[in-house]
Amino acid sequence: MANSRLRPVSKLREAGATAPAPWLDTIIRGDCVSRMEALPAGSVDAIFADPPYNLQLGGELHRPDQSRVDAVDDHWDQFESFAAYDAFTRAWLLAARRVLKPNGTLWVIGSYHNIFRVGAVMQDLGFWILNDVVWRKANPMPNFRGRRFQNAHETLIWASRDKEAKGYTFNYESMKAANDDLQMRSDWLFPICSGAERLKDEEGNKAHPTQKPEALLARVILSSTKPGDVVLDPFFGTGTTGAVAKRLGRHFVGIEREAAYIEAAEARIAAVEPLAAGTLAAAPSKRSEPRVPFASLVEAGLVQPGAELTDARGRWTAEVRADGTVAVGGEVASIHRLGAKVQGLEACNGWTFWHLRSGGALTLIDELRRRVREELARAGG
Amino acid sequence: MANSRLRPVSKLREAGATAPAPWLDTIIRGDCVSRMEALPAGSVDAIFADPPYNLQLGGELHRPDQSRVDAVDDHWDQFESFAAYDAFTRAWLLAARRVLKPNGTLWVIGSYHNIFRVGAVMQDLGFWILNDVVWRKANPMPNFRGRRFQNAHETLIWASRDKEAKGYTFNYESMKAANDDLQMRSDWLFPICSGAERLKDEEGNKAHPTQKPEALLARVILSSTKPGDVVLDPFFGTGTTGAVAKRLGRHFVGIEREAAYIEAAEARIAAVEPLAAGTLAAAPSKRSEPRVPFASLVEAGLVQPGAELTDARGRWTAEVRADGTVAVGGEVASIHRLGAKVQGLEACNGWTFWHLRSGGALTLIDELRRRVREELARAGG
DNA sequence: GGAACATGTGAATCCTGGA
DNA sequence: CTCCAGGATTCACATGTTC
Repeated sequence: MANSRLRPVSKLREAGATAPAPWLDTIIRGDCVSRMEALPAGSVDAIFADPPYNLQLGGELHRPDQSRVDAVDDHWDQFESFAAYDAFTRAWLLAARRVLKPNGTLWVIGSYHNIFRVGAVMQDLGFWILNDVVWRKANPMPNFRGRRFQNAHETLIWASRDKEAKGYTFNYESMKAANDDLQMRSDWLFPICSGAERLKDEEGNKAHPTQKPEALLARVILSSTKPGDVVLDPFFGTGTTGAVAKRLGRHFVGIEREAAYIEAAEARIAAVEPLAAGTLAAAPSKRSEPRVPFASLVEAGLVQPGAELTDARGRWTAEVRADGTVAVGGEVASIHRLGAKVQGLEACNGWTFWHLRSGGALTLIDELRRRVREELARAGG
Repeated sequence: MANSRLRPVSKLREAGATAPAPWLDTIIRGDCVSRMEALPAGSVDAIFADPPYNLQLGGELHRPDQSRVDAVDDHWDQFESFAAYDAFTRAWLLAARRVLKPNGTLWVIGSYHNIFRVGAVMQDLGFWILNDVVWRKANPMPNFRGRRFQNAHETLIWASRDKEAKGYTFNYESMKAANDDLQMRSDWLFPICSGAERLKDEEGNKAHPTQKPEALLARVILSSTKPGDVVLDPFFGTGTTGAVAKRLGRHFVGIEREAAYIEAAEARIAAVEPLAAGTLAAAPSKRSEPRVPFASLVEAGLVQPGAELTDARGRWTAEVRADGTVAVGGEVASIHRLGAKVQGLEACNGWTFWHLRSGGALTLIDELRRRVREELARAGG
């Protein structure tokens, strides 16, 4: 069955964990609102949503009750359709918010036809925008009439569930390391999905009108999820989110109404080979390294009580005490507080400020901390 | 008086036309809603609006060197709630719509804090969005805490008064000519306003916290207005819109509440020399080689996660990871850091150090980057 | 005089774990 | 929950100072 065929990353779960939910790594057929409502609350780590862009393009739009909104173009009905689109947006965003973990994040992609309405509703519902991100298309369709600028980008909104949610995943170091050691910006350049990547039906026509490039999804998933996380896509289409999630060692859940899209997505995802687990973990960050109190350096004998610490230029000197505090004049405090104090600053990272004089050379105490951490890693694994 | 001093382009009006309105090329002091309501309906060709962004900043923010970021905490950017901001937005957009000519267009600039709400209200009021345009900042402020993507762009919305308005001005040919004979795209690259262009007060502090670059306004005005047109700015600030409009042979009308901003704007605009009528062509757009993250090579499939990179002599080998970092032994870092590490150097250009082994041959990854750039080159700077 | 170095700054919704 | 404190975090320019 599709379920077992499409569950490639379940082996990533820890031994002894409970059985994975049956909906993991599957495509659920139906309306995304009711289907999300049927999932457990707080059960997914991230959501990527590519909702219908709007009715003005003649695309289909359904109200939450599944009735179809008629295409309209006069003024009153235009308001009607905006209101209907807002109601639809509100309904799926509410359901998405419920199924998201407290520290989960939501991505939505759209164009100027719909993204402003989506963003406003997101804010109204309590989502907290972290970034808006621009997908700059390397090869956008030209504007044929010459009456506007070439529409060369789409907009993504990245948001946490609440303003207060500070524990969301952002793989800052991965993004920075991959970008020539510069912070990843909010404007991303990718080609549109074409060529061999673009799914075709039997007649050679594109299987889905708005298939997104896998590179875009890869950036999204690599930046804001961890291996083994669950990524939900309520507008699954032909399954780009699922294919990329599987390749990157994440679980996926897809919701889609159209049987033809589901069929194409299942075949596509089944053909995806997950990457080896070793190539997947996010780049290490200092934040995730174990805490080492300065006292540990004293206890380990790397720094003797009574030793002198100085800053790089030797402008200030502090004396190390047996309990891991340091002293300047009568002042006794932590390496951080005292570093701030002598410089007249609010804060200071003592690890990267103070040096130990040994012989003629200065050794940054952060280097000594690194050695302690190496010892700890050898001992504890 | 300021009125006559600031009316430099009145000579552009056709011979035999009635006397120019007294508010042309002046700055009107007061609240923009009531002041726009006092202007004749259908009297301006274009509106550029840079409304308060409603930033909702929390506490203070410090750079890694502990210096304090000078935040926009002005009273005019404070709103009670999203509802209050929406009411404000609705009020000024309604007044703007009334004063706009039937074929006039409106530009609004904002960030993710406010632009979604503004765009939704614009659609609700009947404005018809022609494009959203992204101002990519060449030198944006970094994200200092490493918790989000660098916020490197702002968004502009360009809209006609009605869906039915087909006669709006869009200088397609001059935009195309300014862009190496390619259609002007919806993503524009400009530096932020700094250096000599940035207005300072007597003490040398910035005169306005959010002064926009003249190059941005020039692109806006050159693309969507004709010489002699009237450009209204309801949030005039220190008058960038007025200065650029005057220089480009357009009339302006500014509305501003703060006397200090008006004073600075009047002096600034008085010093502007209008360009000769024949020279009002669009400035060429800047182009530069796009930065290609190493991750893009992985995302593009040119380098597979798990692939091995070696230096030219095959002395060291590194494994490519899915997020665009590379690993040697337990060490995970960027191509540059790891290249430096294995050689025992301070720094290393990973692009010209690492090679991909494919078959028996070695390919420098810089060559792969060149291929990606060729693909992306059509995108422009 | 010019190169090298030091300092300042920009629309910013910018930390986290333990007691 | 709050409070407290450890300690992690920046890019492109412009301007000023030193050698």
